[in-house]
Amino acid sequence: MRPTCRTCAIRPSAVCRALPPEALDQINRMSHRKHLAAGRTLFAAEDAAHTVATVLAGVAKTSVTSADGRTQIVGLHFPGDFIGRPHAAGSANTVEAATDMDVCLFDKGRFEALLREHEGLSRLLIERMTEDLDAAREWMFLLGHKSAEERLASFIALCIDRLEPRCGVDAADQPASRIDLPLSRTEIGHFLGLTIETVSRVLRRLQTAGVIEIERGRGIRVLDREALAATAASAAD
Amino acid sequence: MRPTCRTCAIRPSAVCRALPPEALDQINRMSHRKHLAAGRTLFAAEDAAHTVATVLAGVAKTSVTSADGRTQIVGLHFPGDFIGRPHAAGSANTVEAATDMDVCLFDKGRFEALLREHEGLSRLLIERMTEDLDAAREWMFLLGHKSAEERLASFIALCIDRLEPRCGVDAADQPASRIDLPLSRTEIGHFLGLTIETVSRVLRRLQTAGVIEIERGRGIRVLDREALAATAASAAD
DNA sequence: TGCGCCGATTGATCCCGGTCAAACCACGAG
DNA sequence: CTCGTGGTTTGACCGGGATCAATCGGCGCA
Repeated sequence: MRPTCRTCAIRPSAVCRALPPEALDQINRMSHRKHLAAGRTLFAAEDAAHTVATVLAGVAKTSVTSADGRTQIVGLHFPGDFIGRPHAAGSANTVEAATDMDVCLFDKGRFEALLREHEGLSRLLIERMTEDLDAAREWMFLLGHKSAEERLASFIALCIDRLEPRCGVDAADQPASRIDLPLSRTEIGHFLGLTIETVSRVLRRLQTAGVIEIERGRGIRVLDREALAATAASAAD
Repeated sequence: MRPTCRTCAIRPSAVCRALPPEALDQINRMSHRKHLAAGRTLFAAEDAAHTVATVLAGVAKTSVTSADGRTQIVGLHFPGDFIGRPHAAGSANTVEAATDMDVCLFDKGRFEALLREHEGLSRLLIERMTEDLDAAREWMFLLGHKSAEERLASFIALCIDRLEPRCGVDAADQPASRIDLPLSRTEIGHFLGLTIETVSRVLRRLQTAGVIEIERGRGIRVLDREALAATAASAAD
């Protein structure tokens, strides 16, 4: 059976939750799901101009690349996150799948119509954009002032926070948790403003310190949450 | 005569322009203007919780400071800009006047009511937040990858762009333009992720290169717009 | 089983910008 | 006029992370 908005697992955490139940069939008809393999482009340069999306599974990245090839990842998008620029033109930034992912796509014009009809959706979108802005600003602090070690710890803490399967219990004091990092070493470098070599070295250093354990590939296990948080801190918040 | 929304000079560039003329008296009654001396706090830590504002004149800065004293300026707010977090809690960031300034204050709850009544205001706010997010992301690129020289050039270009008095003509090919930088050397350092010493040295270097001319205090004159743009680039956009 | 490829790791060296320290320069108060 | 103060400039030195370069390791493929 084709999945619908009524059965959508991430709706409670997506902007769609602002829509009344009776509108679900309507938005179900105007949206469609799509699977993207890691590395595929979600929005190419200018054509965020006519689509918006919600992340169902996997992780996307938004990046800025300069004429001379330098790249900065300026945002990660986790399940439940909204991606798109309603009421705005497309930007030069590109959005790509960092991992294999599923997205739910809307025509931008129709989504804007929904915004007009449902004040609650506007409200929720504004909330989400405020969160995005806060995240961007926290990252500005990281890029402007944190050391390589603090950056890696912050990144891992972020990933744990957004990706670790929640088992109902407050996860703060679970002994160890493991996830797959959603980015390659190169991408981590692009996100943290570091080179791939530094990323590699610092991860090793954190492992030697007993804070994390690096598995083959992208797997990582956090052995000491407190030490990780302490390293990440410098209390950016 | 007390200035009113009807005669407000910056209304065409503020979010208020989304409101119909017949609502002007209403918002005039629910807003009030305030003068702030440079350095004064507009929103202290948590109490962006109950006020929002529009910048009438001068420049404000939003900054993040960590427990150990490191500071990052994460946003500048120029005349016409909107400041505040409707539909969201206050943040740990503080907003202060970088220069002497005038602001127009609204109670947050009342502003949220306006958002509910006027769909166009929501729309314009969303546009503004998109711009803020774009600006933050451009700055992330700057902080992550640009050299000290590129950073200073980008900053000066930004200030020129937002502060230079526009005389109707397209200013791109005016020979030289002068402005007062809205930030002290220390603040520039905090905005660019550099130390005050580096800021000073690089400004000197740009002057020696004939790109700018530094006046006493905060005054600065751009002698070669193209060279400035070229130095700033690395084409972050 | 061997080869080629690509990302990750590790090492050696370099350099930009940070750090420490010392003037310098108005400006205001006594 | 002198002193103090706060922001700025300049110099000497240092170090974290970039750069350059070599090696490794898993995986697909012949």
